[in-house]
Amino acid sequence: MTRLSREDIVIGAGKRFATHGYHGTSMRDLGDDLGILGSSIYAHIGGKQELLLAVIERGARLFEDSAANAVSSYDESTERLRSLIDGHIEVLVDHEAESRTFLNEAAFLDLSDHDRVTTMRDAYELVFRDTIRAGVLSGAFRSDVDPKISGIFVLSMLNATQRWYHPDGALSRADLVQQLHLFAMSGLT
Amino acid sequence: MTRLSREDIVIGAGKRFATHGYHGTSMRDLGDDLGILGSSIYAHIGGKQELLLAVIERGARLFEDSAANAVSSYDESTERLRSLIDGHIEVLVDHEAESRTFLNEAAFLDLSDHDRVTTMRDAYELVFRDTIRAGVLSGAFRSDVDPKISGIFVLSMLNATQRWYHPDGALSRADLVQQLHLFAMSGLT
DNA sequence: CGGCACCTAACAAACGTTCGTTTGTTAGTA
DNA sequence: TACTAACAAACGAACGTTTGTTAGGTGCCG
Repeated sequence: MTRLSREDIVIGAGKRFATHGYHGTSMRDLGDDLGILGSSIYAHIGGKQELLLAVIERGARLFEDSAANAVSSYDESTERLRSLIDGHIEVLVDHEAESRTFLNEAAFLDLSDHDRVTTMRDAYELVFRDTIRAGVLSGAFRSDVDPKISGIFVLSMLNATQRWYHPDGALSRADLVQQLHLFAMSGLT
Repeated sequence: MTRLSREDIVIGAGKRFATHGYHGTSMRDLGDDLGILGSSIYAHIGGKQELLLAVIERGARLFEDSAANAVSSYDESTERLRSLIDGHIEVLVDHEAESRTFLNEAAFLDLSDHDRVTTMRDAYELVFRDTIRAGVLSGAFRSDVDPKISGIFVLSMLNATQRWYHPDGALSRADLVQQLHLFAMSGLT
């Protein structure tokens, strides 16, 4: 029964947006989840769009940080790719709401915000692509690999994880990462 | 200015649902696209939910038919997988609206319809899994491949295509299929 | 003539949002 | 420790609009 902060609101919104979608969520739904009235949310935030942006920017930053960590921690392409995969899954599993909203609801931002988020997403994908390109140049990966396409393929497998993987199931997170890395590597070497 | 049939309505709805989402589409939006009033749609269909179901069932049937065709046309695992990939991309590209709605909006069906569609989707994924399993048993694929997980990985790459591939771009559909098959095969052999 | 596509008009409910008020909490002062 | 002033969180009612849907009427085509 404690009082809520702006952060509490954004976290609650993320959960709703991730499961019911932006347009499938009303301010009153959100208020119900938080134990307050829908109108009370406006004490914390300017509007529904601002809320969506706040959630998605959180998600974007998580992926951004994960990539920066992989880049600063590993130089060798295979190791860096493994770290990228590991970090991506960590974000997906440990910050399910923000990452799912980032991946699935960004299209509902208004145009200028959508453009900004798309730029952040492109930068993230470029880290994968450049890692693969470096691996090709160093000889760690096959020379006929197309960094752009194979980068998309790897990220496709990673992002789809959100749609089927349940951390409490039989497959541990470490095993999932292992399988992903194995499959990706066999496509690259 | 010709008169519309029920099929025209369903096709129009598919396009809107695919781009704006089910909850992001109003009956009046849909009417605007079709050149009639939102209320006039009710001359063709019982309600919005029925419309969503009609679109998604179309999508489901397209994938179903594609899989049946691959199974009846090829016995050998590698060939059958190639046909499955080819058919999947064909559905995604030639029936963009229905397939995208099927992939992204099924969660907004009411429960019993959602269950039915999920069952159809599971059956489709099982064709991929069984194809891989058969390849493992026949020796066409590596013996340590997990059919379930690698099936999910392959389908992840295929489904994600919808999010980035544009048929009018530099990459031809045949080349895309080629790249997908290549990457999938190297993960399996 | 019958049937079907489409219209106009309207409905109740739900939507995002605003506003003035009440409440709980915090900080400063005596 | 008590009193007070200030602030921010939450309420509750109301707003104008949009929502999905219904009813009854009009005109075209077979």
